[in-house]
Amino acid sequence: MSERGKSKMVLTINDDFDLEKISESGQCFRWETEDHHTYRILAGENCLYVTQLGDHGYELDCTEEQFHSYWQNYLDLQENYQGIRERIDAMTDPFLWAASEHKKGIRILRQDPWEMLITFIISQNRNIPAIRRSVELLARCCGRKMYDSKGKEYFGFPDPQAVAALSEDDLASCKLGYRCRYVHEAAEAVANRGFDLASLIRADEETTIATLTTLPGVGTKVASCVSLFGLHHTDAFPVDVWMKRILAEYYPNGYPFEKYVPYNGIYQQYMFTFYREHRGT
DNA sequence: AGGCAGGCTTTTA
DNA sequence: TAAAAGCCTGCC
Repeated sequence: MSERGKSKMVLTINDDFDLEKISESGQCFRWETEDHHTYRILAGENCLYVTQLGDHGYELDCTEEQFHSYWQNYLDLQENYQGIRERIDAMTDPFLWAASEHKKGIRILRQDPWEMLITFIISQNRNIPAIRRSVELLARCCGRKMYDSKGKEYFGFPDPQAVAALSEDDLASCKLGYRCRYVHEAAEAVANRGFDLASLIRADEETTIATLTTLPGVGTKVASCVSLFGLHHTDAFPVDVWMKRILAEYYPNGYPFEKYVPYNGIYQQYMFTFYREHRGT
């Protein structure tokens, strides 16, 4: 996928799939668009252009082989999101139902756990434009320079060794502020101390959060985001200031977590993005 | 023990 | 100037 190619393929997606909603859901920070019609997606060291052709048709600038070996999984196209939505009962849970109707099309991308760990450490106390900027600066600082199918350059997300090798000044230049130390320590742990992110893919949720929060700068919220977006634990349930408001406002007697196993994280995405669009900044 | 105030870099609105 | 998909430290 690194070489310049002119491969294109057309794909039909009949399940829930909305590029704009996914892009704006706050789980990915390296999607770019100018017209909400064509998106350039960066993931790890890979790049994909996706263009919406019609209601269900999409053009992708990759080969069938690349699609089946990487992008199909990244976009979580094997999962049936319509079926997951239909488990929500409009009568007993009108807020979640409304959220899922408005945000139909969101999917939980299968992103790289290392990339999510660094991205969500960076995310704390920052808004989305600032997160995007710092991630891009980090990639430019120590990621590999690549060229997409249009000949336009991009920088792959750096591996743990590359980040661990950065000086304090290099990290500071990425505008990470007090998070510099957290990013450095996480890179050291993964690159040089055997911190095994991949083993967490099959770990239970309690173990996952407990293990991730041993890293400095990783609290329950950031760990939950890594679990949901990087390890694809669809029951991980990140609770930030917005989710706290939702829980207080719509679920004063408690949230029915058990009822929604194993899709709590997916439902959280519907509620979070819905509430922010209608009530937030 | 567990809860809470204050500080932290920088950007954004 | 406050708020931003928070976390850590110190204090009670």
